[in-house]
Amino acid sequence: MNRNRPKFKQILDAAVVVIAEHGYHSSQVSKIAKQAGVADGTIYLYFKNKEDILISLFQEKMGQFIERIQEDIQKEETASEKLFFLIQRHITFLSEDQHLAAVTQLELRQTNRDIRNQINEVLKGYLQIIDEILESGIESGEFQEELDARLARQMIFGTIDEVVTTWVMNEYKYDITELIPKVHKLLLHGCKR
Amino acid sequence: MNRNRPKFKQILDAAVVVIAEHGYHSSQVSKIAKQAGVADGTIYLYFKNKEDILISLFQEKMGQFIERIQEDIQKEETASEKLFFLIQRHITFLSEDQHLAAVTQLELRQTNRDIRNQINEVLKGYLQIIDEILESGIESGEFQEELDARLARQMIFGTIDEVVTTWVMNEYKYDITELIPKVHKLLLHGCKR
Amino acid sequence: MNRNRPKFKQILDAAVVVIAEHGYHSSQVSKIAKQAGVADGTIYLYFKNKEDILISLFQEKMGQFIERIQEDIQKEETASEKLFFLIQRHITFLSEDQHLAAVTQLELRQTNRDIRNQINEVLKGYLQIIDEILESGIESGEFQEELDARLARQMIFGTIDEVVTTWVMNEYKYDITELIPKVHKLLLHGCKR
Amino acid sequence: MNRNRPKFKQILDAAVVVIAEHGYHSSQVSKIAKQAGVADGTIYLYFKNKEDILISLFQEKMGQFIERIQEDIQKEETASEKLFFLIQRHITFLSEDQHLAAVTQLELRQTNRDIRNQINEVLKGYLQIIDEILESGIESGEFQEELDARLARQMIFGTIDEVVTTWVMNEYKYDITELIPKVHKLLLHGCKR
DNA sequence: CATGAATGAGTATTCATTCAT
DNA sequence: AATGAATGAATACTCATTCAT
Repeated sequence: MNRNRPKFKQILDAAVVVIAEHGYHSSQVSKIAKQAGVADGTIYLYFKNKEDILISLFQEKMGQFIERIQEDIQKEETASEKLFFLIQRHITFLSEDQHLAAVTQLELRQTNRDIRNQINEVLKGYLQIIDEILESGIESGEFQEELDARLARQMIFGTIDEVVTTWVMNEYKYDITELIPKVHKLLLHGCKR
Repeated sequence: MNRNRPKFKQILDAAVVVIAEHGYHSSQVSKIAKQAGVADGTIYLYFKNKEDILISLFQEKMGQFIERIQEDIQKEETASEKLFFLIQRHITFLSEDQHLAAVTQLELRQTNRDIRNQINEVLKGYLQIIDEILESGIESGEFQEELDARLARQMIFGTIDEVVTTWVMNEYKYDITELIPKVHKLLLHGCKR
Repeated sequence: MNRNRPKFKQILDAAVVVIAEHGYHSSQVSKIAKQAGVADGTIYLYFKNKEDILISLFQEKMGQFIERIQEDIQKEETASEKLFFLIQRHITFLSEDQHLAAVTQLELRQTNRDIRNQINEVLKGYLQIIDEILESGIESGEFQEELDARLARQMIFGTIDEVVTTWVMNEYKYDITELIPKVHKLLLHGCKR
Repeated sequence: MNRNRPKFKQILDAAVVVIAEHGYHSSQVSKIAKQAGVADGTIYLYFKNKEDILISLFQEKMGQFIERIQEDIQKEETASEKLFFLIQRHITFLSEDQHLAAVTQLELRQTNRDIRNQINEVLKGYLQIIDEILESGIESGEFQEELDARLARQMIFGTIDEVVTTWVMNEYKYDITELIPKVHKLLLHGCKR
């Protein structure tokens, strides 16, 4: 089950395409295998079961995305800039891969609680970044002192998530990256003094 | 398929309990029928198919909830008060029926796009209420003139939804109604001048 | 279960129409009831079960047809005339009611062995008429002395049945009554000296 | 869906046995699978659905039977001999496999029109053979010049079919092969000058 | 006699997973 | 490592029949 062998990524990429195209419930293992160019049984050399494909998919795609943000966000100075950076990266990342966006915003949610719990584990890293932005903002005086960090975090994540989901459900018919400064302004206004 | 006969509501109530308890994918029609105290076949005298139970469930429970808000919110004067009223009703409504909360926040989303689209139709009424609050606030000068109504709406809905979902995923272990004033303050701050 | 009450015939007529139109397997009791203008439950005041509708249908429609032939055929003198009379009546009767023809030739055969056995009981009367024609023909010297009555009977019935079935399967697109003299000539030729 | 793999024939043979024994409507897929010694799901690797089993059954069993007749009948010289050959082969073939006879004469007819139409496609080859016999007989002067080929074909097929069906419905209680010369004589008499 | 709401037994089909090759 | 044929559990839905009114 080595994650570094080429077929591991090959299967995950196939899964994104198939699920985005046919929806989660019509994405049989055999369909993913065919798209990946491997035999059905080969899937099980790399993944414990079908759910594991989904979880690995999220871990792999979002995990590295989160890691890179964590590194790069250090370079931003003010909390406002950090918030802008987060929103920009998040929206830009998904705008560049509409298949992945459809999978994360719509299809991945059609799963049972177990999978969603594991997905939330991955998301924790992302939520921590938000928390760090909020802390730094409160500390520096940019944000309201009495800001409830947990609520503010839910507002930030909930808003960005809703913005992306709406874009996907509207079938990408407008340029979501144009919304980045507006979302930033809106959320910043909600946090700052 | 008369929605006024007692068994219609009886089956919907049973569906809420069963789905909340076992999750959507483990909620067989026969399980719902048993919980409702009717025969399996009786379900199909009131619902076209299993999906129709879910859609009707949302239409019935959320539909009347939205209608009542639409009426009562007129009594509130300022946009700030209207916003508070909306948040309070939304959170209170779901805090009073944890089964229903689990269904709307988690289980109902484990469905295919067709169902989601029908659910979104019901939600449109709710989003309109938010839009009206925003308009009245902008008009009265309470809110920023340059506020992007669509984005602000997504922020408000996205935040409340995320707050409730987080509460459900944490298994109701804190009193969510205590968050009402905080959520109000946060969102108001994001909108006002 | 009185066969003389008007609803008895009303239901049978409805059954012929519904079965001819939708085929046997799509002819639910409720559909027949609706066509007959009675409640589903009313069917069971006149018929033991669904199979009984079919059997009664055949008994009623074919039974009286056979009886009338039995009476009228006496008037014919020679075996050849009798045979002509039989063929003419059989083909004319079904050509006048295409719905009934579709039911007897196609739909009624899509049933299980029990029903077919009961149908065969009704047919025995018909086969007896054939036997009587054959006997009189052999006796009078019109037909071959060594004719195997059972086989000849199967030939006569099998041929007429096949002729009518072919006509129904070709959707009545030619005038079957024109075939009467030809069929008579063919079968007569097979039997006579 | 390869018709040459051994399980294909294995399943068809099992289907003949099960359907002959229990009747078409009591022959569940699982029953056929069990008889064939395969899992239920395996059926669907070889057949599109349950109906496809029936259609394939007829195509396979009757198709090759018809093909062989087509080849061998060339060796017969006179139309009378060809007719004898056809009757002999037809009756002998079904007399040797009573299960198959029950299926073709009784059970296969308990199906809907779609299946019947597909079965008729297979039968067309058989009817062509009859037509060729009739043509050669008319040409050689053995048969009546004015013979209506379509009617004569219906007589020949209808008679043989009725003879076999009667034998099956009488539960094989007499030796049907003894009827071969009699049927031949009867039908020949009907056709010849 | 007549109704029609309620019943509940019965079954074809899918598809994740395995394992002999 | 890779294959893909074989497995078999699991379930929504229909419709003939009943029976309280």
